[in-house]
Amino acid sequence: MPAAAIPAPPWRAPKKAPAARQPLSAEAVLSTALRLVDRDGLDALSMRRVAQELGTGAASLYAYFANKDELLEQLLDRVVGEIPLPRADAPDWKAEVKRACFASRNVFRSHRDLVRVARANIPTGLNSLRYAEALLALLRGAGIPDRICAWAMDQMSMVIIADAVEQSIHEELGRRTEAEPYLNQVRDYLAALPADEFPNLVALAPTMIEGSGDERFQFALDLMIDGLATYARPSGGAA
Amino acid sequence: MPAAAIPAPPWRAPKKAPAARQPLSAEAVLSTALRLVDRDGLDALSMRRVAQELGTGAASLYAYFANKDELLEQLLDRVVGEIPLPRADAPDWKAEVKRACFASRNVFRSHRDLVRVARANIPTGLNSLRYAEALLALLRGAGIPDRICAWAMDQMSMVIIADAVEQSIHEELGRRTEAEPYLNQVRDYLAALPADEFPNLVALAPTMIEGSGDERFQFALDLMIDGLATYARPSGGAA
DNA sequence: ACCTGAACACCGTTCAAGT
DNA sequence: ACCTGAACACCGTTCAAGT
Repeated sequence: MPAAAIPAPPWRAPKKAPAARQPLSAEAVLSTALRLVDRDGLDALSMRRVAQELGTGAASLYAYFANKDELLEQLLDRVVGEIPLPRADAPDWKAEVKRACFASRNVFRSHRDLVRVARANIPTGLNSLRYAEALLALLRGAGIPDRICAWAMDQMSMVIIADAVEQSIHEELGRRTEAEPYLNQVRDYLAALPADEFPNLVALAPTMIEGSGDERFQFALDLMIDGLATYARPSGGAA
Repeated sequence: MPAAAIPAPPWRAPKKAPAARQPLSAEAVLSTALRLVDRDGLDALSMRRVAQELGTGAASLYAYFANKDELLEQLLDRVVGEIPLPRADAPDWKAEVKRACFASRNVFRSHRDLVRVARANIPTGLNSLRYAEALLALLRGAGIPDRICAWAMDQMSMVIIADAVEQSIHEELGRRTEAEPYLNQVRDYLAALPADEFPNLVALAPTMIEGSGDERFQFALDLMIDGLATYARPSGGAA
């Protein structure tokens, strides 16, 4: 039995601070950044803080990422990789599209407000490309014309991201103010408007905040997918 | 004729720099801020720069705005005020909704990437409220149920803002790189992907960037409004 | 009472000087 | 050749000290 296998006695253990646990790599940087976002939110993510967490200076990160934007882009792609890919051979394409949309939303929601970095479409990360490829396969398999497929994919990601962003902002807002639930405040504000100038807003104040987030998202998806279905092959199923 | 009315001889005129032309007010701050955004984009807007433009220090702005976010919120509301209100008594509600959506998009587009600040819905500025009121009057007039009206209004602003944000990002990107048009680069990138792993993306590379922004926006709106129409009073016109 | 210069606690990014 | 401390040029916000 080699002596090296014997554990060092604990009382003489940590010679140095346990800072540099990982030898620094793009992977290590991304993991650390994601952990920080999950813990403190996107606004708290700075190059300096990520570096500090890794036991080095901010300048060292620029060996792996050209700038902060590139780091964020790759961070988002990493998260996109957590979304299960839709199956092109699903028996019911509409149900599969809807499932994929909900899955995407759930993944984005599980990483605080990171989704806010998803702005310009047509992302170029590997995971994003794989996802786009799978979705296109599903839509084309349903007999939807190419041009409509491309537009629909854009539309869908727009709706998903917008919904996730809105939700995340409400949550971050609610996290800061521990007073009344945010939506109740909105309702009360609208209800208190002068009824002669804003009759419809006052009348709809309770309705405006009604319906869980899921219901609203469902509504948006149905509007879009049902519209999409008019372009699909009549059968309604994949080949 | 009082002596004070005689203009000072020009050769002894400007004692001080002509900086403080306006006596500083929320209005003056907003005008200046909007001018800066229109000229240099949202990222170039800082409290310090706005103050400098007004010939004072950044601290002075905090007499009129609690913080930068509040300034941005009011700035956006000011721009929303430029959108013509939809008319509730329009003969064809679908056409009127579509016109309103295009008008909103055009106004947002005319102020660089300011639209990026429009994130959480349910804004509370006066102009935003007036717009929401007018849109609700139009939708309810079409016989659409209250709950659907509320959701649809959210959906519409989501689509408009997302489209304007995407467009503005492409434009800001194109402003920085004077190389090939951005969309052409995207197409070439997609076309160059390995065809065995990404057959659909490669096949659709030309289609993906096809269709002007207007066509795509039109498509998104039609999808939504046609879906909305299934909830409306069958007549299709306002009362 | 009002205004604001200077300070505070941060940023992203660069680069010369070290190893 | 690689890494990084320190510097640069900014931020938003606060507040004491002036008028």
